[in-house]
Amino acid sequence: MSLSHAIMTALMDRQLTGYDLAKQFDVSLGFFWSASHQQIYQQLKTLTAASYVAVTEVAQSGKPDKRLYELTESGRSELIDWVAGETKRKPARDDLFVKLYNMGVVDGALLLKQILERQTEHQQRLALYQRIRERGYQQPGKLDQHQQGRFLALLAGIYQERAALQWCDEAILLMQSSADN
Amino acid sequence: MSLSHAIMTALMDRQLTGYDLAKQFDVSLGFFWSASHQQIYQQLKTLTAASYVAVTEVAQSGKPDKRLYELTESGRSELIDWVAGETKRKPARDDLFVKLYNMGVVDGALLLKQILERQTEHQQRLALYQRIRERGYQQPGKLDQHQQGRFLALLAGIYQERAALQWCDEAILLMQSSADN
DNA sequence: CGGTACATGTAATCTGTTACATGATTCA
DNA sequence: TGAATCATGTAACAGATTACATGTACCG
Repeated sequence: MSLSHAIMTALMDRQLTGYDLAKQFDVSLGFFWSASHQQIYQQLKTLTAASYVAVTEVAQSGKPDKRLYELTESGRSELIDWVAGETKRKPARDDLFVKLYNMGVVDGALLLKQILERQTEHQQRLALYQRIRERGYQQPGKLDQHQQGRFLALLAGIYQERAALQWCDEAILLMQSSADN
Repeated sequence: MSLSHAIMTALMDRQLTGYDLAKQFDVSLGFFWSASHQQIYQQLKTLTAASYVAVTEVAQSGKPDKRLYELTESGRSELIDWVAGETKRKPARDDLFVKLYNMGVVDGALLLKQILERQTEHQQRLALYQRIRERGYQQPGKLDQHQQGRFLALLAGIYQERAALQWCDEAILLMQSSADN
């Protein structure tokens, strides 16, 4: 039940509609936990049934009516228990690494191409993270605790992307040098 | 259908039983894609039905009979198509980062404790990867293509763990310094 | 006598993805 | 007129986790 906790986390700050959540919950939380709108609407139903969230229907003119969700007291305490509980680390499960095991059977150029694509993605993502950092998170020592948490998540993203880019560089170098032979 | 491709990848090299696969497919592939024995047996059934793998029942004395799986020609070509196809990157989905967003609401010490536990896990994992590297993958330029792929996967693991450890250091520093105030 | 290794499964449930479905308003 | 934004859903299927279930042989 972890998407539900991500949703509840987003609802800690403010009330949101399913639509808002679907567009990445919150600009930054979405980087670490995304989900499709279908899944979010289903979870919201489950969470409502469990009374962890409450809905208010809001009629709008010119736009479709919407359902605003907010965290209940029991949702809040459930969330706090979850945060306090153990965190299991699960394997990353990246197709690309599985594909690498097939090098030698499959044309190396095919994999090189995919690594080059990956490299571009990581560069873009890193640039985005760094823009966010510059805008709101200089001087991490002066942030309040709530913002510090967000900063640390962002920092983890930055380190991950940097590591991925380093790896891409090395992989490309090695693959190109052996293709030359 | 990606666990099935991981299974097929392991079967590229040699025939295996479900039991073998369950204990990490192959010492190293398991680091990047693990699965429980239940899931593996189910997938093997599906793969057999699709004729991507073939079974041979092997009677054993003293041990339970076993079923040896091997990749068929059509499985092999399916796998090759998959490798050549696009690789989508999916969000990492790590609970810990979602939990960080609740800093300030939840006692910071709780999260610090979890980060310290993570740090130990990453240290152990990194040490393991480095042992593997020293044993079989010095001089990456001299490896054949097949082994180069494995080396690159391992290297990705090493970079990931290093990045995670760097992050842990920074996070611990920041959290301890603000707890002191 | 108890634990570990070997060996294979079913069933229930939960999570996630893909496809399908609708409908108004605003902007170019 | 057509695309984008706002807004919410159902249904089918695929993938993953947890619980339940069985049985031998070997080592200490």
